[in-house]
Formats: sequence, C-alpha cells, structure tokens
Amino acid sequence: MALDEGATISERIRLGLGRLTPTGRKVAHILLANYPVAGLETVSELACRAQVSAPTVLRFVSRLGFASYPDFQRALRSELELQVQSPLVKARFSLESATPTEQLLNRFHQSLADNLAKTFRSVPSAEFDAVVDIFSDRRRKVLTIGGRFSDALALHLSLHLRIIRSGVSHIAGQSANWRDHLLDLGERDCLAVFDIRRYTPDLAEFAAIAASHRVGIVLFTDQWLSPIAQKASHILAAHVPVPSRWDSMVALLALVEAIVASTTERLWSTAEGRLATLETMRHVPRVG
Amino acid sequence: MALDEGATISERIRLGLGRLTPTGRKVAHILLANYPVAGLETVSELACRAQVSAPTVLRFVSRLGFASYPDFQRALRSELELQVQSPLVKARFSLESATPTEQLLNRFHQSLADNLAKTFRSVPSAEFDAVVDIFSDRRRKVLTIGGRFSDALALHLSLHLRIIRSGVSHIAGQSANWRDHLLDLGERDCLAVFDIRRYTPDLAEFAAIAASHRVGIVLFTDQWLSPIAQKASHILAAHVPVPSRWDSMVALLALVEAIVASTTERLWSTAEGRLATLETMRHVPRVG
DNA sequence: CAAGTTCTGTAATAAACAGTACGCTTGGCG
DNA sequence: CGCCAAGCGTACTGTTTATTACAGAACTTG
Repeated sequence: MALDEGATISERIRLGLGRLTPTGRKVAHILLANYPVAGLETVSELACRAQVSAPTVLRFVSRLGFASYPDFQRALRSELELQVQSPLVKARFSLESATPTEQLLNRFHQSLADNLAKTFRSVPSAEFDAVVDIFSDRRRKVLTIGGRFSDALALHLSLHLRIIRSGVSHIAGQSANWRDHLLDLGERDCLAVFDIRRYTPDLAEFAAIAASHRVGIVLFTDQWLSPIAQKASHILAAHVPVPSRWDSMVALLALVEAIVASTTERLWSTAEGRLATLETMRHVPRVG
Repeated sequence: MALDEGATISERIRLGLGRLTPTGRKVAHILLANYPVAGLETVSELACRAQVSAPTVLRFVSRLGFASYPDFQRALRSELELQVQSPLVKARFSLESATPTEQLLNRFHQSLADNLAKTFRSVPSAEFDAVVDIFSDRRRKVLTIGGRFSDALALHLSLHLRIIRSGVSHIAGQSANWRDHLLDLGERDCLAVFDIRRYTPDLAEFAAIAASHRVGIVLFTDQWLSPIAQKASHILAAHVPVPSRWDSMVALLALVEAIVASTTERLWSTAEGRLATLETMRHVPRVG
C-alpha cells in the first residue's frame, strides 16, 4: 500500500510534480491528462504513451510511495470505485459557508444519488423484465421474505402485489416456521428474497431448501451479492454504501418500486377492479 | 478486438445475459454491479469476487466476443476513457435505440433522482437537527407508527433506533389498540408518525389524541403535507411523485436513513456497546 | 433410467509482465 | 577541460498472469 495516505492519487501526483525527474514528469503529465485510464494500462503501454522507458515508469510510481506497480493500480482502481462512475454529479457545494448539518445532508444526498445512478445503470433490463413477468403471472404464487432490516422491503413488495393480484404472501415471524410456507409452493411458484450484507444465515438456508424444491428464487440484494445468489434464478442488485454506520436501502427500495410500478401497469386491466372493490370495503367497519 | 462492435460493453453483457451459463451469469452480475472496476482486476481477482474459477471468467469474456482477457480489458479502458472525457453526453440513452424497459427504468430513475434532490434541498437543517436531538435524548421514549404503506418506514426507523438506544417501540396491529400505547407516553416523549397521501384517517385521529396529551409529534410526510402537520411539532417532508400508479417512498426513506445515521453518530459512544452485546447474543440459540 | 451433452473446477503450461542490474549518456562543478 | 553524479535506457531474470487440457459433475434427452 501507499505510504502517504489521505490525498487522492491525482493530487499526490500534482504535489509531487516538483520533486520528479524530467522523464518522471512526462509520465505524470500523461497520467494526469488521461486520468485514470493511463495508469490502468501495463507498464510498457504507459511508458510508450509517455515516450519513456518502462523502468522510468516504475521509478515514478515508486517515488510516489507505492510498493509496486500492481499496488499502484489497485489504489487507482479503488479510487475509481469510490469516485463514482457518475462524474456529472460533482457539485462541489460542500462550501465553508455550510453548517455541519448541511454538509452531512449534502454528503448523504450525494451518496444516495450515486447509488441510485449506479444501480439503475447496472440492472439488466432482461432481468427486470423477467421478474415483472413472474410477478405478473397470476398462476404463480409469490412468497416474499427478508432479512433483519430488509424485511421491511419484502413486506412493502408483498403489500403492493397483494393489492393488484392474488396469491401473494409475506413470510414473517420465527425462522423455524418459515418452511411451513413452502408446502404451498410448487415448481412454477416464486420466492422473493431480500438479503443485504451481514447476510442472514437462516435466509440462505431457507432459500436453499426452496431451491431444492425447484421454487424459482428472485433475489434482491446489494452490490456484493448475497450468497443466495448461487441459488437464485433472478438477481436484482442495488448499491448500498453511504456515509453512515448502516447500509442504505434506498436504491433497493427504488428497484422494488420500479418493479411494482411495471407489474401494476401490466396487470392494470384487472387490478383496477380490485382496487375499486377495496375502496368500497374500506368504509365497512373493521372486524376486531 | 471485439467481433461485435457498436454497443457498449455493459450493454453487451446485459444483452448476452440470457445466452450465458449459470456461472457465467454470476460473473456478469458482479461485473455489472461493480462496473467497470471489477473488469479491470486480474482474472483470478474477478473470479474470486464472483466465486467462480478463473477459466469460467475467461470463457465468459470469450463468449462476449473478445479474443482474450487483456483484449477485454483494453476495450473496457477505452470505453472508460471516452466516458470520463465526455461527462455530459452519457446516461442519455433514452434515445430511440433504447428498449421500452430501458426507457421506463430511465424515466423512473430520473424522477427518483429529482425527488431526492428536491427533498434534500428543501429540508431545513434546523428541523433535521431538532429531530436528531429528540431521537438522541434517551430520556424521551419514542413511539413510531405509519400508514398503510408507510408503516414499513416506521418499522424501519424503530428497528434501527431500538438498537442504538432503549425506549423505542413500533405500533402495529389494529388501530383500536393503538391508543393503549399512549398510556406509557408522557409530555417529554415523542411520537414519530409516517403519513403520505391517501392520508390515513385513523392516524390523524390518533395523532390528535397524542397531541392533546402533549406528546411531541414528529411527522414524516409527503410534499403536500398530511393533515397531521397541524398537530406536529416537527415536520420532515419528502417528494414522492413518480411515473407510477403508486407514490414513491424512496426520498422519505432517504430522510429516515439520514436521521438514523446522524442519531447513531450522536449516540455512538453508548450504541457501540449495545451493538457488541447484541452480537454476542446472536450466537445463543433462539427461543421457540 | 441410461447415454450423451454441457458445464465447471483442478492442475499443468505458456505467455506476458514487472522488476533489476548494468552501462551509457548528460549536465554540473571543480 | 575533465571528473563526478544523477538520470536514463537496454537487456535480462524471476514472477505473476492468462491460458489450455482434462476429468468429474450436472443436467438433458431419448
């Protein structure tokens, strides 16, 4: 790893520019001009771009404080990963005039917008369609279940689906009782599982059992993919990191809402009637 | 170079998803979820991330039409190079080339990003701080409750708060039983209410009763404000419209997460111990 | 239920790569 | 003018990395 942490690599290059040898400076300029791509190429490719020899490039990264060239590349990649693939939202409005709270809100918003962008960019539309297909198929029963926190999303999904179609349930309560629900499920049916990190072992076990009964598994998870991914027939992954002690479920909720919106549209001809019926029932005093 | 030009690599992956083998799909999902960084790592690193073997990764890139893995990486880099240098022109793939689903996802994402921005811009930081103050005050009990759909958020809030502090409960079940909870609440205590449109009459009634007992009401609502706003001591409003039959709770969840993040930070010195205790308890077999 | 096909991981192989030693060149200074 | 030192590139070496061959597992199909 790099000796001198804190600054981004491009900053470190700019700062070190004075201390470099003439050829080293050539490398630095090429790197800054084509940042960060040039640094992700091989040593010889970069050397060729900068019209210097390979050892010069190595001496350069060494002087920047990296133990090796692969080490340098790793740093570059992890920076790229954070720095976002959405360069449009730079919006440097964390100025000194802002109060600490405003800054916090800004940072938080930034991360969320970022997660949203990455999530929507990476979700395969074929996968999305497939899931909507399943949820729109009234012949397939749908069971939803979630982990400790993500269960709220599972509930959210089932609440909406249940309104527009029949055969939807949410599995709550003790994990020992979960598998009872599987009795009702056949090969054509579907289990929607929500599992984000600190993945729930009970859930994985349950999903495995479901999979062994040939129940289709739709997995909503985070960008690192729950272990359940191995059993899942369809996967929708959302980005969850935010500047917080907890992970964010905003992008995952966004996916659920998009799925629900699309499914509702698909089933609208029949869902409309159900909603109307529901409306009239609302005025009847509730039982209990 | 790649045989089949024209599309971006991520698009090509999405399109090819159906034609892939099960393990190949794992690789594809990891790649899309961490695009494009994951593809710039070595074969074995990527294989490890996707929990498959190295040859599987190679077969994957081969099936995508690349002659070799370095070739694939070169393509990825050159795409990255273009993308970074023209930050404005991307994400604009709501063109005629996009499939209906892609357009839907795009529109949906656009609305959500919009809601998020409006919400964070409009939330007064003083109000935000005040709510964090209340939730951080261990002497005040906190009760959460929500409407038909928004109750999932109320639950979400209580689940997190309950971990970092004591005296937090969520009100569920029949509305007739709700007011029982008020018995435990005094003047200094707090009721967190979630209510978005098609506002729930029962909730308004309940909030009114609570207010008459001088319980402080923190209201999470939509941009048009639930009628409960009149009784509320603090209001946090989020924007909810999306191109869907339902309203979106994404921005509201975002606010909740921001509140939770901030409260957690505030109480961290004691919350840390609670979390550790919880962790040790997790390994004890559950009752029932 | 069995034969065949497809898929996948293990292990061995080949290629590309980063790293290094050495000697030449250049610029500064006595 | 000549010595010294710093900088650079060439050529080589050791490692890492991609690749390929093969054998076992899983799933299909008749």
